[in-house]
Amino acid sequence: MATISDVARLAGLSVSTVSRVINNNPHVIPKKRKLIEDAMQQLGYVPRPAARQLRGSSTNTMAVTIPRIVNPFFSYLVDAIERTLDEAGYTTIIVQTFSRPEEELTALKMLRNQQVDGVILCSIENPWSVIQPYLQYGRIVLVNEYLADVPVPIIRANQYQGFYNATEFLLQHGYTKLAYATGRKQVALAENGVNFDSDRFSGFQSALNSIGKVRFNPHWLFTNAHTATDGKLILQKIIASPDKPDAILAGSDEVALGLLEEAQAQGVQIPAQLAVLGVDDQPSSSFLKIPLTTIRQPVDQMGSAAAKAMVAALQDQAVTLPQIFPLEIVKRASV
Amino acid sequence: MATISDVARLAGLSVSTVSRVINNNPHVIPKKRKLIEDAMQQLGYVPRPAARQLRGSSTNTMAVTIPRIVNPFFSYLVDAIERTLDEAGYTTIIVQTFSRPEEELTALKMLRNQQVDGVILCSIENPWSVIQPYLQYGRIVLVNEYLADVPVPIIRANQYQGFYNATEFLLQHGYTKLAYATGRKQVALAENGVNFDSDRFSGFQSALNSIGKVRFNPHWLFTNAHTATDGKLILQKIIASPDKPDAILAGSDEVALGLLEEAQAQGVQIPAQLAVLGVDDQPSSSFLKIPLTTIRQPVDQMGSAAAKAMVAALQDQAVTLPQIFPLEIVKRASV
DNA sequence: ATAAATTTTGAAAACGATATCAAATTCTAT
DNA sequence: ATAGAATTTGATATCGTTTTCAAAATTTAT
Repeated sequence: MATISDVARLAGLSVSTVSRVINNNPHVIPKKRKLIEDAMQQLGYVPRPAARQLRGSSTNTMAVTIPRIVNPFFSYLVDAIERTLDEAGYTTIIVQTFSRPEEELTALKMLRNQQVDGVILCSIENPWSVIQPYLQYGRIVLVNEYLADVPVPIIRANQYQGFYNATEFLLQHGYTKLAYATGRKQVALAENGVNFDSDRFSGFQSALNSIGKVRFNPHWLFTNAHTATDGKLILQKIIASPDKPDAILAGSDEVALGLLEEAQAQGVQIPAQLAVLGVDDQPSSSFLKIPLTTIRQPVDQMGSAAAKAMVAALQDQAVTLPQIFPLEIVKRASV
Repeated sequence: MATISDVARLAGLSVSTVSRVINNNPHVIPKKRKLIEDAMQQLGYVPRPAARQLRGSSTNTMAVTIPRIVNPFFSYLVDAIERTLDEAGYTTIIVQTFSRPEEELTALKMLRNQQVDGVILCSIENPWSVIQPYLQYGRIVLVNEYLADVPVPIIRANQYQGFYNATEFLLQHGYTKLAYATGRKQVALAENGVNFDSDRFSGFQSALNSIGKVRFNPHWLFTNAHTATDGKLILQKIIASPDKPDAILAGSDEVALGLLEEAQAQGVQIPAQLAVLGVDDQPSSSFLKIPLTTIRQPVDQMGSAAAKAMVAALQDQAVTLPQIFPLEIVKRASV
């Protein structure tokens, strides 16, 4: 492996000058610059990131945390983020947290260790009090989820309004016994402000109270629902219960798919016996046996906005204003 | 940030001894080891990867290259790889290549720069002659795709046999005018042995010749097909052409989905007018309006086997034997 | 008790880059 | 032509580890 000294020797100049060329410092005379560039070319020289990092310069690398890459919502989000960062000259590292706080810390530690210039959190697994201290080491941007009153750029969809509208939509269609599924372990208020899922959940509840004048039946809350298999299990539970809901907000198209499949297997009529509302609008959702009514999230826009906010944050000191995108109901046959 | 010297000072010992504790070298007396561990604890000390890398020790990090993370086949493959590597104590870096050779080189350069201990290639974008030199810097494992006669572990599915069987399956069902779609830019022999897509393609052609005694019509070859939108376009081309195929091997469930959707929009009967065969068996494929007949790939097994082969390669010198998994036809309604 | 062998420890030299600061060179003005 | 200013260059310290290699401490053998 060629090092900076090899280049310096071949070019007949000092490492300082070579370093200047690498970092395009203007104080190098064109003739010598050319000499050095040729030498770098000839040796196939590439600066070693470890050495630069150790010396404390920027890494041009960003970490992005997501719960699971196999969730299409997150794979599309990451894809949008990565494409935008790529244009700005940054490399992206994807960190799957599997919803574990420790794994989120792994990403944050990369910030502290100067392995990355910033981290984009697409889900939040730790209380803000543990995330906050890492702000001194670099930039943090929140996408998709959010916390109130934290001094970082936040890009998100209006989950409250979206779920309020979706609930209103269900109520208007005559459903009153609404079930609710979520990937969360529990639905509760976060330590420092309102978080993602309770945002969805409060939009849901608020519409239920103010429009439907109905109280939510806690037996119809299903947590920890991620996959189609989880959806199937939920449907089985619904069938087995004495007091059955007549509609369900499924939390994702994946879970909705399982619900739909199991409903067919069990002879449950959709939407007559149970209306199903997904979230995400995956490519296949329009072409299912029962085309899925779902809430579309503006994932490309959010991803790209998040990446841009990060790049902006890295360049100047100003914190980008919070950006909030609307959710849209895509009406099909499952409601 | 606490450094190794801070720990040494607090423990009243030298950095050498601290380093020995970090790397659990046996030559440290238990009492002092305890002293140092306490100091590390108290300062929240974590060694800086950049410094260790610079010094040339192993990184416990692996790069995995894939064309696009939004392709479910690859997101599941990466997921399986990452889970297995995680158990073995390795961190995974995902590199999207977008099928660009330069991006694949980015991953290979991480090997040379000692940013990673190995790279797992899930697709091959460069000729072996350019990949080969990087073998001197670390381990390389090939998954999903393969090259003949290269000295690295290869984990793959039997694409030739799978596509031979699938073609036989179509022929047995009475289809003779078979079209073929692929994500590749072209279908051709690779520089150094047979590659992935021509493997699929030769299985296809070989069955066509030996069983069907039919010649493939090159007008029915569709390249560069990745998304559902691409599938829709292909169906439109098929409709517009004078000599229409009666079946198509779609290359992926995503493309098949587009084919199916557009067929419905255009009033083309599936499978009566056109049989559609997907690849991947995505979760939603069984529940489409027209349940998709597809070729299932053992993605979890392959991912996990690849990760294990990499870990083994890193530990001893022996190259894992090539592993080849069978493809399975999942019969549903689109054929 | 002493010498030899063994174990445990520490000082200092890497690793490959960047940044400071002073020296050398070139340019400008008289 | 010469002093002074401005520009370009290079020597060297530094970042935080690991790894020699030799010194110090301990154990074992005589």
